[in-house]
Amino acid sequence: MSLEVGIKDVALRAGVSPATASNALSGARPVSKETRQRVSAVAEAMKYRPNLVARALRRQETKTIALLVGDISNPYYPAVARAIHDRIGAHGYVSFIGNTDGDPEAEVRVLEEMRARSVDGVIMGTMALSSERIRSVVGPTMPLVLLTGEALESPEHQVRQLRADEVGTDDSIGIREAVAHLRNKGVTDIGYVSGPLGSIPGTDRLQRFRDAMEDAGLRVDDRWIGFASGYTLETGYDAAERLLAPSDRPAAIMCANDLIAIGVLEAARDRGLVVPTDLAVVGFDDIPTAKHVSPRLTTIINPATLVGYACADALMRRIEHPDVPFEHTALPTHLIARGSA
Amino acid sequence: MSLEVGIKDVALRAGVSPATASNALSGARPVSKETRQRVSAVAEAMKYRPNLVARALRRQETKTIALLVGDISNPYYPAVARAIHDRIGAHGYVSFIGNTDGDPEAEVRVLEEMRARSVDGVIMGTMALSSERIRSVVGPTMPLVLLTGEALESPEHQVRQLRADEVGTDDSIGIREAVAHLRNKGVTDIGYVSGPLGSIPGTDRLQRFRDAMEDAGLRVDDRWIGFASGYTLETGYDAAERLLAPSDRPAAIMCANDLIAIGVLEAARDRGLVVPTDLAVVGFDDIPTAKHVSPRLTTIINPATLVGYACADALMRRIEHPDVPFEHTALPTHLIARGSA
DNA sequence: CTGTTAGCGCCTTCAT
DNA sequence: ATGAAGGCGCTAACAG
Repeated sequence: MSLEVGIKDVALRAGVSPATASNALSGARPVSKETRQRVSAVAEAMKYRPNLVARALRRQETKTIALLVGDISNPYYPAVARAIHDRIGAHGYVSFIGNTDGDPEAEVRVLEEMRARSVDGVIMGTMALSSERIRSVVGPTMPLVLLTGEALESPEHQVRQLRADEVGTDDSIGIREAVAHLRNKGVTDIGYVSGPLGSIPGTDRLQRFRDAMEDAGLRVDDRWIGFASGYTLETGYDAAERLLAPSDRPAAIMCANDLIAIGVLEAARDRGLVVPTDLAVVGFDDIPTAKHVSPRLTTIINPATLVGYACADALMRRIEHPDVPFEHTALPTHLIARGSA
Repeated sequence: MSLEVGIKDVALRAGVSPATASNALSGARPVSKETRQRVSAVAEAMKYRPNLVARALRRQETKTIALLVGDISNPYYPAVARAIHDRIGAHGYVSFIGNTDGDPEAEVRVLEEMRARSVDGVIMGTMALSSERIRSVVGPTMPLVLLTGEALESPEHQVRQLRADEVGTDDSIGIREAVAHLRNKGVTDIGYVSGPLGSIPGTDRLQRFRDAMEDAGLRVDDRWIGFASGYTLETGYDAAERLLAPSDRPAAIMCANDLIAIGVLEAARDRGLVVPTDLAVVGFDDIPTAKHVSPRLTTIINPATLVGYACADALMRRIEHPDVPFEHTALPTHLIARGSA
C-alpha cells in the first residue's frame, strides 16, 4: 500500500489496461476520445504523477543533463547556469551541477558519475581536460557541448574530431578594443595577469592578448605577464604584487577575469597607486560586482546569459538531432569603459 | 550490442551469476574472497559502471536531492549551493537545482517535478509557500529541510507539525548589534528597506528590526520603512528613492540584504548624499561584493557556507534516520563594521 | 557461498 | 482501439 499512485492504479480505476492508460495520457497511440477523457480525469483526480525514474529506465532517456563548471560560486557561472536552467527547463529537462575546481581528476570523476546517472547530455566548461579525454570518458555518443572560455579557431576537421558542439566567446574583439582604448589614452606599457598556467581558458585568452598587442604595434614585456594561481580575487592580488613591485612597472594591467582584476585593484590601492592615473586596470566578464567597485571596473563584457542560452540550444539540438553537423558558436565580447581604465 | 557494459556482462566473463557479481561488488552479501577478487578484476577491466537509474528503480532511492531557491544567480546562494554540493557529494548524492523566483506556483510546480523524479530529499529556501503547503506537495514522508531566511522561534509543537528540519540564522543577534552600533554613533533615526511584502524571509527580518529598535528604546517611523519589490540592487535603489525624497529622511537605513543595500548606496550617491556622514547604510548577508563597494559595506554576516553544511547534514541525517527528532539549527549572525556605517 | 526468480514502474512491441 | 506480455538493468528474496 504505497502512497504513490502509479499508472496501474489509474488504469484500474478507469477500467482500462495500463497500456491504454499510458497511451491515453501520452498520446503515443490513438485512443478513443471517450476513454482518453476518462483516463485523464481519473489521473487528475488521483493526482497521478508518472515515476520519472521508471520512465527513464524504460525509455532510455532521463531528461537530465549535467552542467560541469570549475566553481559554481564563481560569480560568472550562476548567470550561465540560470540561463541554461531556464532554457532546458522549457524542454522538460533538469540539470545536475558538478563542481570540478579545475582539477583534472575531479573532472574525470564527475564525468563518470554523470555518465553512470545516464544524463542525456553534458555541458562542460573544462578547465584542464582535453576534448579527446572528455569524449573518451563520456563515450562516443553522448551529446556534448563544450563551454570554452574562448572559442578556438575552428578548422572544420578539428570540430569534427571533437564530435562536440562548442560555445564560447570571441575574446579577441573585446581584447583588441581594450588595447586600442588604452593606446588612445597614451598608455602602451600594458601587462597582463592570466589565470593558472595550465588552464585552458587562461592560456587562450593570454594568446589573444599577445596577438592584439602585436597587431597594435605594441611590445609585450614578459616581466609584465603574471599568472594568478586561480581565478579568484586573492590570487589576483598576489599576482599583482609581483608585477607592481619593480620600479618599471606597467602602466596598465589587463586581466583574465574580473575577480583577478578586482584583486589587482586592491593591490594597487594598498601600494598607494591611484587607478587609473598610476595604473589602469581592465577586467574580463563584467560580473555584477564590476559596476560597484571603486573605481568602477572597465572590463570586457562576456555575455553570460547569451552563452547559457547558446549552450542549452546547442545541447537540445544535438539531443533531438544527433546527426546534424557540429556547430561552433562564438558570442561577441565588447569593452565597456568605466572608471578603472 | 550496446556500448554500455552491464552487470550481466561482468558476471558472464567472471563465470558467475549476475546476483553474485552484484554482491561481490557491493558487499551486500558474503562472497568468497576468491570470486570477489575475480569479479572486481573483471569489472575494472571492463570498466563496469552500474547504471544508477536502474539501481534507483530497484532500490527505491535515487541518491539525488533537490535544492530549491529563489534565484541561483543571487550571489548569496552559490556559496550555500556549493557547500551543500560538497557535503552531500561525500555521501554519494548529487543535487538538482530549481529556481522558483519566489513565485508560489513555480514553487509548487518545481516541487512536483522533483517528487516525480523521486529525489531522496528536498532542501528548500521557500519564499512564498507555507511549510504545510510544501509538505502537502512532497508527501508526508519526504525528508525535508527548510532553509529559512530566519529561524523562527520554535515551540516544540510547531516544529513537529512541520515534520521538517530547519536551518536558519539567528538574525536578531546581528540586527541588534547593528542597531547598537548605530546608536553608539549617535544615529537614532533608523529606517529599513525590506524585501517584498509577502516574502517570508523579508517579513521576519523586518520584525527582528522592529524588536531590536524597541528594545533599544528607539522609535521606528513607519515612513522610513520601505519595501523593495525584489531582493535585487535595482529594486533596492527604487525603494531608497522613496525613503530619501522627503526632507526628514532617516539618518541610517538598514536593509534586508546586501543587494538592496548596494542599491541604497547608489541611490544615496546619486542624490549627492555622502555615506556614512549623511546616511549610514547597513546590509545583510556579507556577499563577496560587500567588501568591494565604496564605501565598503557595513553588513551583517550570514554564514552561507555553514548554512549549507548544516542543511546538508540535517538532510543526510533525516534520510539515514527518518525517526530522529526534528531539529532546528540557528547559525549566529554578526555585524561587521566597514565604511558605510 | 552461490544461483534462480521475480519485480521496481513504466512503455512498447505484438497480438487481438 | 484495446489488452497481454515482456523487458529496460539492477538487486532483494528465496532456494539450494
